[in-house]
Amino acid sequence: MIEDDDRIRMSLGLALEDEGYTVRAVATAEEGMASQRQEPADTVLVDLMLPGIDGFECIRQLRRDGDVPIIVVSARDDTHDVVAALEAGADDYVIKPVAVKELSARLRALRRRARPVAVAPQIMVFNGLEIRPQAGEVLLHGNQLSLTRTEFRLLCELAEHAGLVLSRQQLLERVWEYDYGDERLVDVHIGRLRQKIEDNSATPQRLLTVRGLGYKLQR
Amino acid sequence: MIEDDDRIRMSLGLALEDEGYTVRAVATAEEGMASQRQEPADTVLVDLMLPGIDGFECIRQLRRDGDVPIIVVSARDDTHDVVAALEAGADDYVIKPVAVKELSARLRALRRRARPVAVAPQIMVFNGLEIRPQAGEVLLHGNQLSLTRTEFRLLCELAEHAGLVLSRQQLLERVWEYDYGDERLVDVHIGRLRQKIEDNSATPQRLLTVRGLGYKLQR
DNA sequence: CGATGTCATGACAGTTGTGTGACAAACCCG
DNA sequence: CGGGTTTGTCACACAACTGTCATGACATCG
Repeated sequence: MIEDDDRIRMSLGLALEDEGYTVRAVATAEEGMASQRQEPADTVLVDLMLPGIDGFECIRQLRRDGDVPIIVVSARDDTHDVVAALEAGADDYVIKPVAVKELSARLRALRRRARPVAVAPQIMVFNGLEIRPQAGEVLLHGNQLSLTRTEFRLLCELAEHAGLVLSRQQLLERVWEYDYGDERLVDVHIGRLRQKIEDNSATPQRLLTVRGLGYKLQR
Repeated sequence: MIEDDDRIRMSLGLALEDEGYTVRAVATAEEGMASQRQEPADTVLVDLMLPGIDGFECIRQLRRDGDVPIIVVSARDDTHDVVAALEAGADDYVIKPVAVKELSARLRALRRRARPVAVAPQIMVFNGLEIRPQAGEVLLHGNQLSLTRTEFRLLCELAEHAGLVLSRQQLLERVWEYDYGDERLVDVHIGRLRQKIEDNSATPQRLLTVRGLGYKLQR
């Protein structure tokens, strides 16, 4: 939910949570778009009158980034606004003050229609190494490898940030979901992963150690 | 358009034609449903207060027959009606008198979302395994198999996402419609399904286990 | 050129994940 | 009702995986 009025944001958020929704609420379009990029929501509720980037522009940008369902929740009841918002890419438009039951019903109706998502990076390729997160497959020079779950998740994590160094701590958090723990554990699994994805040359070609910092997957 | 008031039907019909739509207008739910069965429209506009079968029932029946987008155009502005109509299967609800520009924009917004007509995969074939979801038939090397309902649904679910890993949780939700439950249940049914669709070789050829992630049907 | 910190790797024991057969409850269909 | 079928639960066996540790190699620096 992108809504700059604190009172409305709070009360509407709580009301929707009562209806069984999980709500993430922010006050500006900038925050909303960042949040959506970070961790996409199923549906976006957006006000039109926002400080900074306004609702219309926000809708256009959200629409450009993906096809998340968007409902405008606005106090403006002018037909021009409705038309403009829908043209910008919104899916529905309700006028404040809004009955939560109605909003909830419209959310359900919209989600019935929404495409069964289609997020997910399809395939990533790095110098002979092909990763298909969806299919749970990794191919090296076209041959399918059999990775363990941990190896697979570790590789995906590195691949998603290919070229960037990830610290052992970051990897522990993201792959193992440990907040603390022995960082050497990462080393062991990197080693095992290397045996499978490197071509037996003396020095690693793909999965590089950055001494003192962590590991990275070569682009 | 299903609308019993002659004046509104005429004027709204003409106005929409001005907007570029082709309109077929009838006065009763019975006519509307017959017309829709005869020659399906892209979108249905329906009033709630109709003689004979009322709007709610009309929506339910239209929805049962297919997933044509439905917009309610009603003079009733009570939240209960809105919720009831959306729950019955409507996609949007606008209140009379309606601005044609707004209705037109909502029509466009809805049609953006509408599924690109019946996907309905007729027949799927995977390495000697032929699945006909419509007919409820599965053939292995041309011989019809007798699957139980659960096995069939499980297979269809996997087939619809062939090549992609589905977690036990996803399968539980989609095949059993359990939100939680013992994931081992999936294993058992996968085992039973395998006995029927695999060619008795030691390792599965079609229905693969992806350790730690779930199962997938080999493309 | 040692001293020190960092990293790679093989071995191993405990844990986890998966396949399967047995069984009872639920269901279906005359 | 009553038979067969289907379904869900359970327990066990086995293989695969994980995390820990010890050892040694290697880089860096004073």
